[in-house]
Parts: sequence; structure tokens; C-alpha cells
Amino acid sequence: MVRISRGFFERYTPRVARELLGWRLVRVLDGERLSGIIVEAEAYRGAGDPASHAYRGVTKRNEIMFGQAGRAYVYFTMGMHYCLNITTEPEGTAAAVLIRALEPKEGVETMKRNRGVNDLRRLTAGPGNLTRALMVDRRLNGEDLCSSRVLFLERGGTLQHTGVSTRVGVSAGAGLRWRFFAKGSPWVLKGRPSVRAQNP
DNA sequence: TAATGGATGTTCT
DNA sequence: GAACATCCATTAT
Repeated sequence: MVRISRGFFERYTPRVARELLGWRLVRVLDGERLSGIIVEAEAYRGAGDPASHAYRGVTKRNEIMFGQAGRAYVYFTMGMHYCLNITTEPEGTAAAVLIRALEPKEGVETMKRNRGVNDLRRLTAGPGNLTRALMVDRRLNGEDLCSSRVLFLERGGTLQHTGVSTRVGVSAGAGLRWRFFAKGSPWVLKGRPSVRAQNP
């Protein structure tokens, strides 16, 4: 298996997000491999990105975003869900890539059990759903994807058809086209349109 | 097919 | 106390 190097993550975040499409995210749970191909990802940066948690500087929640690249940034949102990000750019520069959807590959039965659904299409579509399927929660915050044995990336296949759009569910910073996805993938949902446009 | 609102709790002002 | 990088069922079109 080919592991991803830290240098990969230490670059301009939108580029990292785009190039992460096609990589396999692996979660090892009780010795079993649960995995899927990344088919949707979004870039978030600190300075100049009002949609980012890091826009207003360091807080207890977002401090991981300011640290070393290649680590998991896991946060709890909307009272119900966890979201998984991978930190990017050199230490001191706040940035991360939000993993929004996977195409399930290994451990499908376990993931179905974790999610409480049978529908393969909905298993790992959406950031809150994929963390539930992979049992990712705040205990994995700060986990180093470059060295971890329970959460890491392996080279998958190159995706042929990819698309770009604005990010899902953000109001501030809605103009940035920092969402990248595999075109036509059943696991890429359209997402809820943002409530307000930024500059009408 | 699109829009709406409830569940739910952490974070920051 | 308001806002929130969500999901899903329900209702309207």
C-alpha cells in the first residue's frame, strides 16, 4: 500500500482538496478495515475565508487547523453530527479539507450497522453520515493520518470526471468555488443551497 | 422535485 | 443567547 506523504498536505488547500478525490480513506475498527474512496471534498482556509472556523483566529476548537498538516480535525456540529477534516498547509497557517462523501469499499456490513441504514447509496454520502459509518468522533481529533494505524489514506484510482462548485451550507464566503467532487457519483449529493448569497 | 422545519448540543459573542 | 461547514421526514408544488 502507498501511504500519502505529509508534503502532499502542506500545499495550497484547494489544490489538496481536488487531488484528494480518488484516494481511499481507511478506518481500522476492532481490527476490521472500513474504507471508501473520497468523492467529495471542500477546502477551508483561515485568513480571507469567512466560512472557516479559523477566520477569527485561534480558539480551543480550531487550534488543530493551525498546527501540522496531515492531521484529523474533527468537530461536532448542529447538535448531532461530527465532521472530518484533514489539516493542510505549513504549520502556523490555518487550513483544512472537509471530507464530504465516500464511495464505500470495505466493511460495508459494519458501516451499515454503524449507520442503522441498509441503503448503500446513503451510507457515506454527506459529512455527518460518513463519520457515523466510520465511527469517527472527537477522540480522533488530532490523529496523524501520516502515521496512524486506525485512520489513514491509501492511493486509490484516479477519477476521470471531476467537478467544481461553491461550498455546501455556507453563507459567508459563498462565492468561493472550493468544493470538488466526482461527477455523476451516487454518493455526491447536491446539498442544501446556502440561505443567503454574499454580494447580491 | 423543491422547500421547510425539527432534533440536538457545542462554541463563541 | 445566537449561530452553526447537518440530516431527514414532511409538506408543498
